[in-house]
Amino acid sequence: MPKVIDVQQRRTEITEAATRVIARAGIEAATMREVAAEGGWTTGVLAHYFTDKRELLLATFQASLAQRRSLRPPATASADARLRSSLEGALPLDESRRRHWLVTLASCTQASGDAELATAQQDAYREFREHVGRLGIEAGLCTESDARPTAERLIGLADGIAIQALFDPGSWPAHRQLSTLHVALRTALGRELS
Amino acid sequence: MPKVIDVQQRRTEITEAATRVIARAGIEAATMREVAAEGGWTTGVLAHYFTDKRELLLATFQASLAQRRSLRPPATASADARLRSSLEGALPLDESRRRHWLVTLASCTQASGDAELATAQQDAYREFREHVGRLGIEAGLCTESDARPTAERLIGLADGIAIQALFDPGSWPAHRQLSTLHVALRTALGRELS
Amino acid sequence: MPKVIDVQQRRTEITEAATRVIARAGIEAATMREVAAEGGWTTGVLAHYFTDKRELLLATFQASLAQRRSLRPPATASADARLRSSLEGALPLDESRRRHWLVTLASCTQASGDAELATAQQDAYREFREHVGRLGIEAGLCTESDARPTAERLIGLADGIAIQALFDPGSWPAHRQLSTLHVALRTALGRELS
Amino acid sequence: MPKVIDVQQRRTEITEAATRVIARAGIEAATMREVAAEGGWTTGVLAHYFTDKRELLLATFQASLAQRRSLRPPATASADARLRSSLEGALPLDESRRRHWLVTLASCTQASGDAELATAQQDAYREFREHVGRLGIEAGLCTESDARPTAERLIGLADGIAIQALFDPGSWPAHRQLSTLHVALRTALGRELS
DNA sequence: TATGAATGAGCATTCATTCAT
DNA sequence: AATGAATGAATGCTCATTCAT
Repeated sequence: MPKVIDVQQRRTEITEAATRVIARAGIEAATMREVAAEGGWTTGVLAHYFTDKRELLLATFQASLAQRRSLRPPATASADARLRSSLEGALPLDESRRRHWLVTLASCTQASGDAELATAQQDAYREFREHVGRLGIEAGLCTESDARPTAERLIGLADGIAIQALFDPGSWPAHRQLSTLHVALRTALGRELS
Repeated sequence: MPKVIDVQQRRTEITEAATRVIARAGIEAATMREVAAEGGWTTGVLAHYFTDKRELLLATFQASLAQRRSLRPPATASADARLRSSLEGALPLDESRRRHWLVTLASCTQASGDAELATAQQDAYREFREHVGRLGIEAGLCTESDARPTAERLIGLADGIAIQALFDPGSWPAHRQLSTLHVALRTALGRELS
Repeated sequence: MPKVIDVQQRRTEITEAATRVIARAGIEAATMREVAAEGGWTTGVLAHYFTDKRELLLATFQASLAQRRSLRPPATASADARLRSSLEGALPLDESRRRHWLVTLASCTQASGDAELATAQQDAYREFREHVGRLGIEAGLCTESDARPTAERLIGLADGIAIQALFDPGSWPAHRQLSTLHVALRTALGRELS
Repeated sequence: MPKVIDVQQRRTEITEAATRVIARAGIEAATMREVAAEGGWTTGVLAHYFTDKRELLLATFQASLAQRRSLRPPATASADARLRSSLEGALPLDESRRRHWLVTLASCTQASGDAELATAQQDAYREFREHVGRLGIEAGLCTESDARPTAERLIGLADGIAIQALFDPGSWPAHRQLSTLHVALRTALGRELS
């Protein structure tokens, strides 16, 4: 019997290597050779876990899109806390989140010519919008009927800061991103998010 | 007598062709061949106007960054009008602006590994921030001392909408982008931008 | 108690799978993967029965060369019948024989650069030539001294039809191959092969 | 203005290099790199003249198929002479003709899985058959109505010798091929081909 | 200025083969 | 005996770039 390998975990290791390469040197540098070297594998290994480069990149993009939804606080926290945490999670506060944001931006350009990727991206965005909308209702910020525009406004506040932080990292250390978000939220909501 | 060619105009035609290719099929598809074909030239032509591919891409990225500042109303308009116009100009309201946004996102990922591009990008962002700050002062929204956070807040409102519109174009026709921006501005500023 | 496997039978199954692949898609398609897939094995299985690809192909070529001699009637039949049967057996009358002919043609090109294969091929041909010569003597068509040119002439008649049938199968259904061979034999021998 | 190249001649040079490689080491050895090296070119050159490997191989196969018809005597010669010359041209009498025969055999196996090649091969065969049929009529060997079976018989005599010569070159120097063909023709036709 | 032939490195991918299990 | 993960050297092909014309 051959060695037993956790296929899903290995796939994750590979997409994380790809994420590091893309964030470090751009999409063009994300060759099969470079991704393999980043993880210390030979190129043949990648072929075991992804049928081709397109599938590897798609999985990498989806992993980065999913990242935004993965650092949520437990459902036992208050609605306010969970909402604030979700929005803060959308900021490039550390190297890991910055990397996933950069990959997400790369995927956005790529999606223009790739219908499957475009759909995956749109679905991820809409799911996040609905998640924020539900938290908005729980937090008493809106009702079912105006959940969507409220979610769009809140996501816009976070994304607007995120983009600026990505364009000019020197001007946007983590604490400025957070304090700017908090001010914007207070202004937009008329109250503090506890 | 040799043919007289407007070098700068030809360079612009080429970067526009590159912009169309990148927006249509992603950075990886932006090969010298493909850009030349997009404009109906042979690849050799590009060599006359750009020393290599890197210079061509850099010029293309800078052209897209500059686009954001290029559609401003005349200085004779009111400060309110000029401010609103600058922020609206940052939205992907039509195909051209959408293309330049996609190129800008691509350049953002690329900039991680290219110091020259990173500097160009950061400079373009800071210049835009200062421009918006000055308009904010003129419009009476802030003073010299809080011009920067005000500009950041205003730019964040526009960019936050722009990003969502790029991720899910189906949800964000031009009129929704504009009305969402106007609502956000009114809330943030406490008054209408006339 | 380990599983008992008839090694020779398994080797034959494998070369038959290789024969089907080569006849279906050409020598280039006859990869270890493809041959294994054709027989429903994993590639590792092939390694147990052939040390490498070259040995597998050599065995496949030899099996096809041997096929020509394998469908002979019992020694109890008349010399005429056995001779006719040997020559008819050299025609691509059915899918199996057509496959082995195609593999044989492939091996012929391959043999140019492979001395071992060239020798095996030449030996198979000479053995067949001697076999046909002996039958010619038995059938009273020649004597020991002119057995070789007689065998060459008879084999030439069959091979000349076979090649045309392989090049243009649509023009050469089995019954045309047989009737053409019979006419040619009658003309060449001056009598019917009963 | 760039260097002017005779495209058709260069294509021919390339297919001839491919022919030498295939005849020397088999179809599998006919890689783009090897063909380029055979002709002293870089691999990139091949890309200028053939869109891909398949097109190069198809052109090579067709060139070999055409070779059989290319060494005909002038129309001023007698019908007998032209017929004999056409049939002799189908024998692997020298290295060049031997190479083209080996390529033709390789193409035959390849044609099983390539409809376009199969058609080209069949067309070449049928054209040759009609050519030989017409010469047979001119030579008074047959009439319009039995031209085809006559041509098939004559081609079969030549191909039957050719195949044996390809399988066992040591037994078949040029003069034996020719004398065997002449004997077979005399027997089949009942007279000498002058 | 413009062409397109040529270069040769680099790409994604497939291959035969090895080997621990 | 059989598996399938891993290797690393091909493969076909595309690329940016150069250069004689």
